[in-house]
Amino acid sequence: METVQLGDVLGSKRNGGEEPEPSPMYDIIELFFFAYRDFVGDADRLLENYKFGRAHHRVLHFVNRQPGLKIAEILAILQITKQSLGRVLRELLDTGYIEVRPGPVDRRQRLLFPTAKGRKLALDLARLQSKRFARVFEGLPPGAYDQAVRFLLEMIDPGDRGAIAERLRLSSLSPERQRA
Amino acid sequence: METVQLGDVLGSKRNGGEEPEPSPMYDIIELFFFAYRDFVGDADRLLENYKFGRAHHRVLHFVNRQPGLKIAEILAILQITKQSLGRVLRELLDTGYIEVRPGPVDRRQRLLFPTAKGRKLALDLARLQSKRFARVFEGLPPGAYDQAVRFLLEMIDPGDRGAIAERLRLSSLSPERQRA
DNA sequence: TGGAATATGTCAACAAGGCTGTCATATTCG
DNA sequence: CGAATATGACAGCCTTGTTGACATATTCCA
Repeated sequence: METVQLGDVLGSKRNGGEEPEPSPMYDIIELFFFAYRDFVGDADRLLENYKFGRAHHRVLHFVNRQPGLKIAEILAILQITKQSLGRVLRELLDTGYIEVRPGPVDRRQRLLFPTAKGRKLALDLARLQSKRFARVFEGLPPGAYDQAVRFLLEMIDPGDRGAIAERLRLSSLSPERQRA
Repeated sequence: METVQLGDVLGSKRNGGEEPEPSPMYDIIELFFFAYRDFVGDADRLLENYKFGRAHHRVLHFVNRQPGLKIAEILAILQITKQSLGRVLRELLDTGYIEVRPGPVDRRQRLLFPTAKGRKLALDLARLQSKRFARVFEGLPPGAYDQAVRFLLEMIDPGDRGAIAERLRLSSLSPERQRA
């Protein structure tokens, strides 16, 4: 007669000797959804005053972080098409938050720089989001920040993880070295 | 003479005896962005096969998690308008992933239930996202899961946090009790 | 030097998923 | 019975993503 195993829940079929499907991790799935929603909500509210959206924020953020970014580079970071970028970038250029200079070596390239105005807005946005994180880690034990960084890094697709860790100079936190 | 303090970087102005602005936490800001992008990317790819988008996913997910959810309740959870919900809900109804029954006590209400087909798709999606989390915590020390849950919970606006923790029966993980 | 490749811009059309505003219907409540 | 409530539906708009096609300037290579 069939015995139902302890881990065999949620309709996971008996699959010939393989491991039973573990139950979905509903808790952390939903927490991640709500946490991200509130995280971006902070910036959204500030951006309303400027009639900018999230797309503008993302472009301004990365240009501010890496002045001189090339079009191709920001397209790769944001994983959007040049047409999508074009619209928001034009608005950021027209309103004077970002400016363009031709590449010094390859003049086909257009390098993106934040203006003073752009740097200020980017900083205001980053500070706002930092406030949430600061409040979060005040409410958590010491070490929680490093643990969160490692958790988030692990959440990123392995293919992109190296490049992002490098951009952020987080290589010392790579999980291989961390687990020791 | 003025001495520049160690934390006084990034042009934070000296503001008459107040605390200096701490530097923005760029690392974790960007990691959160990339982590969420890859997290939802998993489900996005699966949903393409069904010609559904993220909005359908969210509705199906919460209806599956709380069968009998009322329209007003899912609007509150998702924080969208009934018009926005209407479109995707209609498609989920028409294609037979969700069904509606009148409220047993108040017949104006329409209670939402997943069909068998809906439960299967919701489960497939949740499993896919759980796989990412499972891989993440395999790469991290024991305890990382609980720490991540606490971190994400703290990221949520305090007003919503209680309700969400309760829905997830996470009250035992509330930070007050945790820090002991 | 001239043609191919590259970096970027632009125009058009479309789709998803938000929004507001307005009005209709059924039901419940006082 | 009339007001309040729960919901649906229509219309139109916005942001931000997409594809496809074509233009321009510049660089690279044979």
